Amino acid sequence: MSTAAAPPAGRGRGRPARYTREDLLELVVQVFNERGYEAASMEDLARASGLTKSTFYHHVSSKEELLGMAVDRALGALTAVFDEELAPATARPVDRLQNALRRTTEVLLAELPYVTLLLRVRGNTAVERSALARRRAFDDQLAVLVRDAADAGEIRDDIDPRLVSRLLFGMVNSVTQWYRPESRTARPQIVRAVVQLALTGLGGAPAGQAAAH
Amino acid sequence: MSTAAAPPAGRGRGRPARYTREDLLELVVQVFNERGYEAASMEDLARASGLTKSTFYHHVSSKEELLGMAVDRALGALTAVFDEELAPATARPVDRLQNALRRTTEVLLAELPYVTLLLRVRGNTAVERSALARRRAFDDQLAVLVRDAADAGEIRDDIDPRLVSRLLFGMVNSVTQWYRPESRTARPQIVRAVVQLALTGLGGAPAGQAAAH
DNA sequence: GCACTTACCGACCGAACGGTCGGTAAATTA
DNA sequence: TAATTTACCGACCGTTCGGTCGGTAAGTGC
Repeated sequence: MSTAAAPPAGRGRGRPARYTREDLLELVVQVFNERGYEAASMEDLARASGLTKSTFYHHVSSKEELLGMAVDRALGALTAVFDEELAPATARPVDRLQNALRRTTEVLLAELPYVTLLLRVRGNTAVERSALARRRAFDDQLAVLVRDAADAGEIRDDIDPRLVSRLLFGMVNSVTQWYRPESRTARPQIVRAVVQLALTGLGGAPAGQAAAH
Repeated sequence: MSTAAAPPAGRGRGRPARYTREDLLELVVQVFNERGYEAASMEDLARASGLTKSTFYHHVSSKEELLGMAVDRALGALTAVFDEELAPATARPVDRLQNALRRTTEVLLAELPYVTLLLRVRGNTAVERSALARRRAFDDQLAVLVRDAADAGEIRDDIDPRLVSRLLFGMVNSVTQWYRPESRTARPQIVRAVVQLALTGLGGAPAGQAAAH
């Protein structure tokens, strides 16, 4: 998927481009995550692409556009989790919640740099505020899953569902802060750990039984 | 040069200061967290204090120094968790781990702005890299607690202890991303939720039983 | 060949950055 | 009162920022 020096896909007239926009975005997001969005200068981004700043501007229109493209990709991948079946209404709420935990973790790992950048957005510009709003809507959808499972008596009800949602998906999101693709920790192992810790915590599961207390 | 550098707390001569350094730091850290450290200009920080930029520089020496003071405070409060007894060696490892979860969450809430800033440090400067190193050492101490509990057979052993540590304390740290002091969610409620979710997950505890699987 | 399109670059711009400096006003001590 | 110390400020400095511009080289289609 992530080939560094891809052949320039030679259609079109004029001189062939060194990178596609997607390749460029991947390089750029990496620099954003290493240095931080604000701290990364357009000079840094251009140099990471092997271009001069002015040539770089020939391919992209602004720094903020790059941020927008990156967070759009992250948000698109995340919200797609809800567009999937996600076990529509047939499954028990607790199963839908478990699926959401698993799928969001998988998406986070698959789109790691983009999700990482999204989770660091502060809200200084219009693009960032829009991303924050979309992210909040996504979080709200997740919270509904938790509340449904609590209302159905399928998970513990002694903690505010909103609080449960924030903590569990906060745990999921925290993966961006340490996971590196070249790490030895395999992705399925991480996904399994997240789901198991979320369901049964440190104690582990005795069997498939969700106590309603 | 005649006197020995009038101590800041020591009521010197001259015009009385509007703020103590601690007050100033609190305001500054708030702006750092709102705008992001890199995006916050010294002009912003000064204005938040009701001072001009040049006057502001009369009280602090540099932007980086402010960051250093803030992360020092966060790291000091966090590492103090280990300097406390933390149920020294008398308690079972799982109890020490539970205490660490509870205490780190409490410290995070008590020193919220400083810990928030610490958790966002990237490593662009010497001060930031030093903070990252100290934070890593702290995380390593937490990981040891998890490993000890796993070795003692007091928590599940089907997940890599290091992974468990990252996920659980990632959950703790995620509180910085949504908690606001004026929120209606009381701090003890959050602390309890963190500990309970960590111990027993969504299923909840039937009784005092730490299954060894 | 030529026209056209595109990739590329050096030089540059105004604005904002972190930080400095010379000087003034106010409070304290003597 | 005078001396001293500190808080405070307007003006400024060198650098870097995001972004622009005019022009050139290299491919493609005719």
